[in-house]
Amino acid sequence: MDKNYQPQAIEKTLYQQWEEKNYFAPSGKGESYCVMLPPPNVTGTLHMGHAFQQTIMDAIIRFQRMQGKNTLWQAGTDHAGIATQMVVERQLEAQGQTRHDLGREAFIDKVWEWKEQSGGTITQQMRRLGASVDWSRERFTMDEGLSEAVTEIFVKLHEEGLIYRGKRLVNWDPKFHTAISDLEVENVDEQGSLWHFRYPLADGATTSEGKDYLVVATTRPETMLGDTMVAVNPEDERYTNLVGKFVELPFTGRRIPIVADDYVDLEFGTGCVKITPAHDFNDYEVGKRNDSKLINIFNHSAEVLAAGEVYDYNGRPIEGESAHIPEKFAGLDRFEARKQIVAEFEAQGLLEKIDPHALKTPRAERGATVVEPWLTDQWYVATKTLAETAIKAVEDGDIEFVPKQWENTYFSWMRDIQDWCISRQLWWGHQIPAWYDAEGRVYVGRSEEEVRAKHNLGDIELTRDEDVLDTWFSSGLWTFSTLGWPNETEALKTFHPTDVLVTGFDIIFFWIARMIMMTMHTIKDEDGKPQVPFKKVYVTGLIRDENGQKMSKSKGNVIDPIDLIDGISVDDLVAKRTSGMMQPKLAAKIEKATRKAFPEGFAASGTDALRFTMTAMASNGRDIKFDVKRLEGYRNFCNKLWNASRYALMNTEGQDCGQNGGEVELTLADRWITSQLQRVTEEVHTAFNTYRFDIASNKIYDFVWNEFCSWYLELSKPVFWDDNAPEARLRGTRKTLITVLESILRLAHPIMPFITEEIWQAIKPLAGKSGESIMIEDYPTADKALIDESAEQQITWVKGVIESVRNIRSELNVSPSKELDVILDNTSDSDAAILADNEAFVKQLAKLASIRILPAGEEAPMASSALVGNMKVLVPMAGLIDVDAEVARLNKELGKLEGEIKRINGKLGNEGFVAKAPAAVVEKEKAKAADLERQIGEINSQIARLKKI
RNA sequence: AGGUACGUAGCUCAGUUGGUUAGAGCACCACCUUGACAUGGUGGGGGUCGUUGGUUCGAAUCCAAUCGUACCUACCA
Repeated sequence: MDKNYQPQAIEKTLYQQWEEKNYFAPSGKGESYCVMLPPPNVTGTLHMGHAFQQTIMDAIIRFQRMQGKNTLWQAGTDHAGIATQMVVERQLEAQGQTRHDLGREAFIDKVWEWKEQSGGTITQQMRRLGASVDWSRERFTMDEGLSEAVTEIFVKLHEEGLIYRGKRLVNWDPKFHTAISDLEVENVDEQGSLWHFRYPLADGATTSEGKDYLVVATTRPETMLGDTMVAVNPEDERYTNLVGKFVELPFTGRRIPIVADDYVDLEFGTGCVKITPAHDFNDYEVGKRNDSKLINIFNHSAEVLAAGEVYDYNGRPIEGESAHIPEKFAGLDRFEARKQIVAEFEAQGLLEKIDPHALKTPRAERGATVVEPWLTDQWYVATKTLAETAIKAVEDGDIEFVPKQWENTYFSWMRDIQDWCISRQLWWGHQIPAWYDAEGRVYVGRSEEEVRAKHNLGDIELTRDEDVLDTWFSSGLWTFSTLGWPNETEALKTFHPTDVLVTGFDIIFFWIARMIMMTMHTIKDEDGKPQVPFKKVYVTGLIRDENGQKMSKSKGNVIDPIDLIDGISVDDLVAKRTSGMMQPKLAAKIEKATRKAFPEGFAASGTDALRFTMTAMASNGRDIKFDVKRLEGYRNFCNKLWNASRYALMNTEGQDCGQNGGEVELTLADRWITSQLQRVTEEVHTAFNTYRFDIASNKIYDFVWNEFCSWYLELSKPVFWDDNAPEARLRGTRKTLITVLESILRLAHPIMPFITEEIWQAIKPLAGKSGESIMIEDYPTADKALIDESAEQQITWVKGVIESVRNIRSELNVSPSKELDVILDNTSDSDAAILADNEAFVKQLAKLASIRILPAGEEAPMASSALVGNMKVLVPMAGLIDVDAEVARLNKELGKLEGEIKRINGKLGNEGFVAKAPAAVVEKEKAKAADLERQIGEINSQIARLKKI
């Protein structure tokens, strides 16, 4: 083994070996355990969130696999409809083409080309992370089997009346010309204006103040062309007399009614609201309640129509009716129309005022276009009944969220769920299996043939619906479609319901909730009970940058996990963060921030260190401010483990490690570390089983570094370096050293797969192991019989003596290389016995020339002293210790103890405490007080003695 | 506006059902190139647990209020 740990030298080859040997596939034996990978975007790249979640999934899967479960980690990718289509369209744009130039088929071919070209990136990156997914089962939402599942579900739900088509107001992206779901809309705080317009009253009516107009306020002046009424609150005395009367809607020649509706807030603005049912979700509802028509004034690019289209609330055009739009506005983009319309109001003296106004603008997540509520024909999933089952599953505990509080988020959304708009006006995706005849009648089926046959259509002309389904529709089927549904496969029987889903809270609605609904409706037990897609949902926090900001390309604060693994220079990092930016202006700022935060770039830390950092930070679903310092610390930990292993190897290789019989003598240290190993093993099990990966990591860290390395390895040295040590003792120490190390490796393997495998391969014969790989070895289990409390107590004594001497040495500036003679005073038989057994340990670790017990009758020399229990550890002062320094040291110690006793005496002096606290607690405090008093007494008399000199 | 988290050492974070001297890593100070490791060792300093009340014999922990931060949902004509 190399002197230093070099992850890059080991990781890639180990992964290849695992993959070649097919260790990732289910073993086919044992209880099944399944984790579904949330499918990343096929053309995407790995980001920190993936690294975090995949580390956790891999740790879970490896932990379960090593426990003999038949484990499947199902991998795959998602076609990411709009995102992928956008990328390809942008490429075309660069060549001066649009998708329409190519036509649908050729365009889709292009997308597939792009998928082939860049689709492998993320799966290759997952391999770098060590993800033990079964690649042989990798799926893609657009592949044949999954597409079949999508069609099947669509047809089934349609037959059941749970999928329907309707003309409704949807969130429309006027740039990409597609509907998007309300979840895909981001409401952004923006500064806008509130325009106050005068709408003249018709028929000579006047307000109570005698004005012949009403003032309405709006943030979207352009929509006035589609106004169908003005609403006031029924309680609003200012306007009661006007309800039922009309206003003359400017520019349009329309008279529109004044209606009363609770929706209107008396306090806000003027109390009069213009109602545009075809361009606002609230107005849509108000209009519906008040028998309004709908007037659409925009085309699909949100440009003003030549004449408004009039519909009824069934979505049918009203014969012969259209709404007048002045020619000067026709064809204008909505924002240009806004300017012109405001100008026109002003010109006609109808502009009352313009107030600045803070509002939330609905923007499409991608492209940031302002979303336009628009009246279109779309397909919907009726979610009410699906949601009821899905809610119950969580209420009944069939599905549990970790941490639990996310269940509230889930419930609050599910209990107020809206029908799900599933059609998208895109080309990339699953085309909707619906056909129309010349009269516009719709037929749904698995294929055109099936539709024709089923409805006896003969060979009349049919055209297929051009739209595709929302990507989340196909990912909503993920847990069962990937296992082979609609076929009744063995995999489906074995692995469904799956065990745990690991994902971010940001897709609870998008994905988790929909997956639960779709799955429970589709997959049933033999007795007809709906199957849940997974039993647990482990919700992770978000990985944020060093300032707690979300990482995003546009902010230039993204960290590529691969760069942490391989390292990157600051120049390359800056180049990466500033390339291909939407706003090149920001480049200088990003460069400055990057150079300040990471002046040296990132050192290569290796996958294991990164994974360890991820798990160590994974407490209770909290967001993680990623701290490179933490990563460095865990890289050092890897190095520590590496070097401890080198030490073990140096002392065992080619030697008898007691695996083949032979007498074995176990030292106190051997019994102690073995005992501690059982405890840590138990704790790690509990931590994994309760999804506390941070606890698991920290327990392993602490055991390896602070017990195994700091104490056990040091305690093994006196044995190995003792030329006179009996063979049985050497054999016992070698055996303990190597078996504890081997257990540590297995214990840590789910978190740090590479380093543990590399070391394990080097030491396995010494530990009597012959398996091919650590990843298919058994996970350690705790053996309670090996817990040795007596050894633990004795080690506490040994450590106590050693630490006392070290403290004296350091505080009194005695050189670490100076060998000391130490005397123990006031010893018990037990002290003497422990010393007799462990003298070599104490002498070695405290660097002593000698240690002896003060014989009865012998006067203790002047010495620096410390207490271990009742026993005094004396370091004689002759020639090396200065009295003032020792007095100072003792006073410091005294100060601590006095602070403590004061606190305890305060408690004990409190009648309430003595009377009401549990007796055991009171006793404990009393015992503590007595012990402290004794120590204080000892120290005081020691100080008095010193002062006499 | 409603909701959910969070606020603990200079920094990043732990702290189970109220009872330990409130912990870890990094950073800091001093000493140490000892035969696994300077990506190291030894010793040490550092926190009135956001604030204010309350419940309790006892509060980082429970309750209320308050300030601050983040996110979510809804609304904003």
